Amino acid sequence: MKTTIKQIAIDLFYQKGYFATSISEIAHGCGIQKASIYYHFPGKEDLLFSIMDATMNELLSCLQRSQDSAAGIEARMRAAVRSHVTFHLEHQKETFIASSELRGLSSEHFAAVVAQRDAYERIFQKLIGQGIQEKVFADGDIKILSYAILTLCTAGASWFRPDGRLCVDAIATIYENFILNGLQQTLRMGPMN
Amino acid sequence: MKTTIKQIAIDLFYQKGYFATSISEIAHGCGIQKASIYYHFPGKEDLLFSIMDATMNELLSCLQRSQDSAAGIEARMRAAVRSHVTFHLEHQKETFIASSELRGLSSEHFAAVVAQRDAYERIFQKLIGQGIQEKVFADGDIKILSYAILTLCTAGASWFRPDGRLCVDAIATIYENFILNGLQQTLRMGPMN
DNA sequence: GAAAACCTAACGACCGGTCGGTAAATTTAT
DNA sequence: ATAAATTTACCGACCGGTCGTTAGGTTTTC
Repeated sequence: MKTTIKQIAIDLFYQKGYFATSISEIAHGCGIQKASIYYHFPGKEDLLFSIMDATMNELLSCLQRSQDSAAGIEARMRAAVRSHVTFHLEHQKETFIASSELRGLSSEHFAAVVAQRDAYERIFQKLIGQGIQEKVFADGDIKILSYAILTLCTAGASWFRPDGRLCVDAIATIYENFILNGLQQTLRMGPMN
Repeated sequence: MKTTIKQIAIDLFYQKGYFATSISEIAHGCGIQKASIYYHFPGKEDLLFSIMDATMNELLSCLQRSQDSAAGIEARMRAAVRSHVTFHLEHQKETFIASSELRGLSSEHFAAVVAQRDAYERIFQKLIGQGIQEKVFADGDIKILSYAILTLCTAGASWFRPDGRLCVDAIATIYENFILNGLQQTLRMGPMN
């Protein structure tokens, strides 16, 4: 039942937003009374945090796994971007909640999720920095570029429709090429390779 | 006072979110009683719509103005991106609200704002399509690319700090180059120009 | 003196959360 | 093996508080 509550909450938080979703709505979706929710979760905010925390953990471990099988900075960045895009599209609801409902968290839980997010961002920033150092990527502001890359894909989760025209893989490919080209801008000026 | 209410509401909606902001908080920020808000606005939702509607109108006219002084598809796209980024950073609060609080609108107002957003998107899609046709941009999915470009800059409004390390113009330049390089991907494969 | 701007006071609805209680399942003791 | 004790999972009723909104009276402005 605990997992059912979590799933229903994900659906409703995604659909209506955290503040606009009431405990009784979640309970109704589970077929139980709202008091019963409090047997499984201490409160509404803990339910939200539980969703976010699990999502961020999965997101991070997914990224780390993607780096295992990639050699070279370009391949690693491509793998990272593809992992990021794919995860966000395949876990659309959870990642949307995780990126848009931070305000619903208590300050302690907020800090915890932000710490996870920062650790995630740092991996990308390290890749960008290394790519610039190796002259594979054009020189540029690492933080701004990392924000650009990450928000680009995060935002993808807000318009993506699973039954839409393009599948996850196709979108991942488009984004992968778009971003890699954005990063490798010096190559435009150089000779053919 | 009507403009004061609007400005305070923008500040609070940006800071705490629409649902988490109460009418009495807005009134308190204005130095009046909450009942007095209803002399100026029919209700809370109308206040939100009023903010969004004005923002979308300004955003659109700003984009149109940017196109007047640009000749050629690349220059037009650069001008469009720069207009988009600049507006979002200079009207950070309003654009953040306009892109994140759509769920707070009634269905009629929702449709109105979405229509404005769609008209705005269509301008970018037309530019991309024309650029592809003229072989200035690489072939690609127009809708996906337009979403990528727009959300990229929209998301910029969520992390930008006016007193931060980089000024609006610097960020606009980074984004402009990043996006244009992402679009012109075929040039990578070609000879020097 | 009239219209505009604002006030006090209150309403009904709903919210997150708590309470005492209960039926069924599980564990423990004999 | 079986009776007692405990835990699990849930319910219905309710509480204090807040919300958006309204009615009606009062002050300010021109």
